[in-house]
Amino acid sequence: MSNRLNTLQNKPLRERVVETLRDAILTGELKPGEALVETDLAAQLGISRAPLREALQQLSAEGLIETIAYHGSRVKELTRKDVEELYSLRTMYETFAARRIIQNGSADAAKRLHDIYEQMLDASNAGDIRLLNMIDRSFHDAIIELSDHSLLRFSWSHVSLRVRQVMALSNRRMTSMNIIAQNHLRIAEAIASGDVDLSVRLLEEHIASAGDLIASQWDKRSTDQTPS
Amino acid sequence: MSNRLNTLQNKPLRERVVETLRDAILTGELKPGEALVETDLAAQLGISRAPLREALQQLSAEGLIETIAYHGSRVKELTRKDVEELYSLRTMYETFAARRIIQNGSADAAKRLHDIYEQMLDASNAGDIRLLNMIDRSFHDAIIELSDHSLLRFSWSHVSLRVRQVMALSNRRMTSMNIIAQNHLRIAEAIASGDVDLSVRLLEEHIASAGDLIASQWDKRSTDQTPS
DNA sequence: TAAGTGTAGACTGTCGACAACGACCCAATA
DNA sequence: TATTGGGTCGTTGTCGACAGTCTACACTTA
Repeated sequence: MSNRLNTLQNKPLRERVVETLRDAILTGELKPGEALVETDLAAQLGISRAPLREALQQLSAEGLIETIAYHGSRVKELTRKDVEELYSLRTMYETFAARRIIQNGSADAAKRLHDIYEQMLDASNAGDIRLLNMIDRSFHDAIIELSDHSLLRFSWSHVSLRVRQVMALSNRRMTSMNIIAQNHLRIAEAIASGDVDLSVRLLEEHIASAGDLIASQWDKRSTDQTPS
Repeated sequence: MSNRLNTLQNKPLRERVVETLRDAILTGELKPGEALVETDLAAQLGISRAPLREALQQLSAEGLIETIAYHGSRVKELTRKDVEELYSLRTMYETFAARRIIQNGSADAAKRLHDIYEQMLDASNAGDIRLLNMIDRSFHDAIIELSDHSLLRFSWSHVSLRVRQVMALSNRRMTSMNIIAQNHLRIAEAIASGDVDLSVRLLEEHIASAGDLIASQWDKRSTDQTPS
């Protein structure tokens, strides 16, 4: 049988709740420090507390919220040190992945990264900053993916989520979109050429500079982006 | 008031269940592939399914069990590739931590590692292999701890748990206990001397060689260590 | 006033029962 | 013989109610 039909999935309530809340946190709709009261949330979502609690636990495991027994949950605070740690760990993950990609030496990997760069260029030319961000994410996801390391992928997912949160909360000033695209081209080419040291250096520069910029402005960012 | 009394903690049921099950998995009492049926487990522990389910979810987040919606949970299988991934990621974490320790350059760190080495030596001389293992764990935990990186600590805890599981399941042949202790001394000294490259190299050798040994024998290990 | 002691209220933790789901078997159908 | 449909059973998902815990604040007592 040809599978032209998408399997229509039947997700447990818990998972849909996770997605809803996660999205709210990642977009900054739910702000760091905000308390999540089970009774209220459950009522708001029109469900019972059981699946909600399970959802909260998962978010807690993902590091997005913080739960203290008998005291409830709240969206985790994001200090400047957290941001620095996040980007330093992220750098480590990506350089590690790049090393593995080069060691495994697949030509597909190089092509895949270059393809994403070209999408990036299109988005940049079209001036679509939202799309550019999405493609940027997929570029870095691809590096992890191509390293063929499932445990790394698992660990990455946590870091990656929180990076998204940081991006949503920081009122960053974008570098020129074309410069961003060019940076990724250089990284893709370095990996394609098999030059470990260069790849690592470019990644470190690329990620660390973004992280430093965000971290340096972290404490003086405006925190009232979504006036309720 | 003098606090001669230990604070008696009041853990939720869920957490005690997590500890019980985690322990069972880490010691190999619950074996990879084994199904965890909620109804049975809850009855066995004499509790309701709600806290048990929450415990299972946490174990799932820790990567110790695998849960498929509507199909239940089972202890995660540990393939040879998993072992290799585990040790490669572990190496990355520890070398990253060592770099940070050296950069931060605290003398306390050096002393702390050396102290642990001396405990190790005592255990080695006493021939207490179980104690030696515990101290070995604390040495590597200390490296992570001393790097002063809470996100790293968080990520480490997952990897560290699964490493323990691997150790429990592998019927490894111990290298001489004294050699192990000596390895750690060299690492501690390299970190103390501030030599990044040497520290990284020693750590990579130390961890990778242990990982390679276990991985190479993984498929032919005996799986009937705890005849029920 | 200050230290300690009882509330009351809001919240989280746990329970038992029921609903929903998926694997399996077996008969009916062509 | 191969496919369909329906039913059963073991299991997971969800619910509403109740028990347990913590905080805050009024209340004693000196």
